[in-house]
Amino acid sequence: MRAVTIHDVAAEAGVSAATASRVLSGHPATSEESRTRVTEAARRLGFRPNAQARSLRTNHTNTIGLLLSDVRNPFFADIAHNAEQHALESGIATLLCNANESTEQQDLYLDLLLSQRVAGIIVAPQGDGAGSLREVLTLGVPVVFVDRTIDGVDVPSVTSDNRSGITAAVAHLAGLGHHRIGLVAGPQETSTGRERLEAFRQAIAEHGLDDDPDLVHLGDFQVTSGARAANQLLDLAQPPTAVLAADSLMTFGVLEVLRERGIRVGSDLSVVGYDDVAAFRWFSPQLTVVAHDPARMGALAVDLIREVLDGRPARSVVLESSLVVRESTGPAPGAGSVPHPAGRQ
Amino acid sequence: MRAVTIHDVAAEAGVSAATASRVLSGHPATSEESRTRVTEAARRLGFRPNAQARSLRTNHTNTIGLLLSDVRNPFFADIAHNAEQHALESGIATLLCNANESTEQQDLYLDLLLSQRVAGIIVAPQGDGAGSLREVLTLGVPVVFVDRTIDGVDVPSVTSDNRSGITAAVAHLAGLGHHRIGLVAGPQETSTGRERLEAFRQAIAEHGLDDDPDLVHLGDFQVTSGARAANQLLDLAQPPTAVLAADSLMTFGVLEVLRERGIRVGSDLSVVGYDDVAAFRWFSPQLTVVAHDPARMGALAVDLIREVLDGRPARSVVLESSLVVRESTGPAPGAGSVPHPAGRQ
DNA sequence: CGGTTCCATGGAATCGGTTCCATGAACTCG
DNA sequence: CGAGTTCATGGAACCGATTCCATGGAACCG
Repeated sequence: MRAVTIHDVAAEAGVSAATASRVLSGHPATSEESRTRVTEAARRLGFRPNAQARSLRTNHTNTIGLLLSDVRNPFFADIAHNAEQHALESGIATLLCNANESTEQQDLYLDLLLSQRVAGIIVAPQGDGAGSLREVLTLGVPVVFVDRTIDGVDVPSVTSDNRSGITAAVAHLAGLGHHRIGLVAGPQETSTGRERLEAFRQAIAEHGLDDDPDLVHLGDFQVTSGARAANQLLDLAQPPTAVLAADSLMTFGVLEVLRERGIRVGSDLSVVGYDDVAAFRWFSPQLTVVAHDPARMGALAVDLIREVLDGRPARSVVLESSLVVRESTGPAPGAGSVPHPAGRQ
Repeated sequence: MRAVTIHDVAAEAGVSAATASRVLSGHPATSEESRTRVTEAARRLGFRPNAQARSLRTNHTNTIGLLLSDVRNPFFADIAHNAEQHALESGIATLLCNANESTEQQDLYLDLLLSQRVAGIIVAPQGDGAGSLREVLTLGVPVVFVDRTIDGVDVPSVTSDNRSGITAAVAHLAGLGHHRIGLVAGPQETSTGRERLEAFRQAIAEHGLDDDPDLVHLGDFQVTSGARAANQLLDLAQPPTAVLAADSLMTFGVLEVLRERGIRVGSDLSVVGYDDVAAFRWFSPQLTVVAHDPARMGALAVDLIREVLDGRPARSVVLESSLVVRESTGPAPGAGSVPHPAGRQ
């Protein structure tokens, strides 16, 4: 079963393949006559240009690679959906690649994307920029970092401001009288993990709160590490009165442990989650979270790729992140009367 | 910046392109000598075969299309992740396509996938099988349906048994003394929506429960339609004592309304959700759900595509679905003492 | 030692588009 | 009316891999 080629269309229209090609790709040097005949013939035969053949000749594809950690994480799912929809608007197809937080699999996928000669790669990078990633950059394939960056690697990126949200969260908790705040930090191999931890440490210092190293646990952005961290925090001789988690999955892990232990969120223990995942809004009590905007990140990443492809100067974007106060944060137990956080000063 | 071609490798190794190609694709007619020289040269130059050129010549690609409704739905995210990982194991790249429950966008994507000459298409189909879908099938591109099917379209598929879960759920609720069970049904344009509704009606009849038409609301598999349905059900003169929703997003919508209205899940109103989404387990009380296995569905869909590609006979798979009883279902209010559902019997 | 077989090899054709270049018809203008 | 210009057109080259086919050297056998 051979597919319809441009030669078939040309024959049907009674013109040469060259003319058929010109008509179908909108080249101006075509007569009204051939335009109608070719268009008609293409429609009749159901002609679909072979993307491989076209790419081979023109040396550019209508495909981009989207290399994320895991689409089962709602944060990345949001990025993926919006990137893909935005790409489709420009007729660009999206190759989905889940690296699963594994540098080996990231390299495997980068190789595959290079073989596919994708027009650009959007990646939430893993590791230190060694391996295939360095090679991709020297090859000149347009790359845009999304969510994360890598130190010393100069690539346009779309990230969230990882500091402001954490700073606001600590200020909010300090205002509620909390002195011992636990942090379930992200892996220090990622820029987001590092920046959020650093912002936390700085905010703790600024507010003069306990900076007990036992209050900080390094997780891996997965549910189980959040649960493990929560257990360790709660088992401390002096447990924290508030907990902050550095991504949505670890937040889920924390909440799971609190439920198992019968600890009431918001009153017994204040919790600040990360990412304004829809599921958090259905949680009871509704979660106070650090919110950012994965949907815009996905769309913007595609924009940046297209700008680089068009030869426009590369730019990076840092999106706002902010604290959304809901019901999971309350006054520190035993802290006495504290002014309402939303009250004056 | 020109990429390394097989001619560069051949020159570096001091052989012809033909020999280089044979070595690199494992053709037996090669000498030990050229094998080492070519392999070495390819490694030195960082040669990556151009997938376009290869596909053009061999007339088959290492790419499949994955055409789903929306990866932000955790059910589809699970399918997407597992399909993609399973495809990667065979060196197959996955094009992600979200149709957003729109037949037009599905057609748009099918056209794009045909242009890309994908080796196969995994699709959770929309609509009645008219439009591009019919054309794709006549063209002979391997297609596998996942999750949903289309009546009268004979295509291998991986689906869940939509009846058994619903049947078990109604039996469970009937055993708890519920007589008025509300259903938030899925759209009747989808096979899953139809089958789940039909199974519900049949189970209601078998158990002799109220089959008041007001107890069934048609939703669209989105959160807001679940919320709308819940409001309408609760506003009935005689509201149901239990509610069953036909997918996870509509389940979320129902839960949202119950929280707003201060209705306690499990005691005031029993709720059975659909899909064993992780978020349901972190919900309090833990949700009783109809569970099936999107992860296996994704992996199996890729297997079926590969079997068709290998010329093996097309087969379809129906996966089990089952009721997982947790805490969101309890005895019907005012139904008197009822034997515990897990008790002897 | 001559003829046959075996086998690695390179040249060239091929896949399906795009694009350079030469051609010839139509048209313009002095 | 002739020279110059414009413009649509088709032939052919090309992109980078694979593969058919012819070739020649080595091995083998009678």
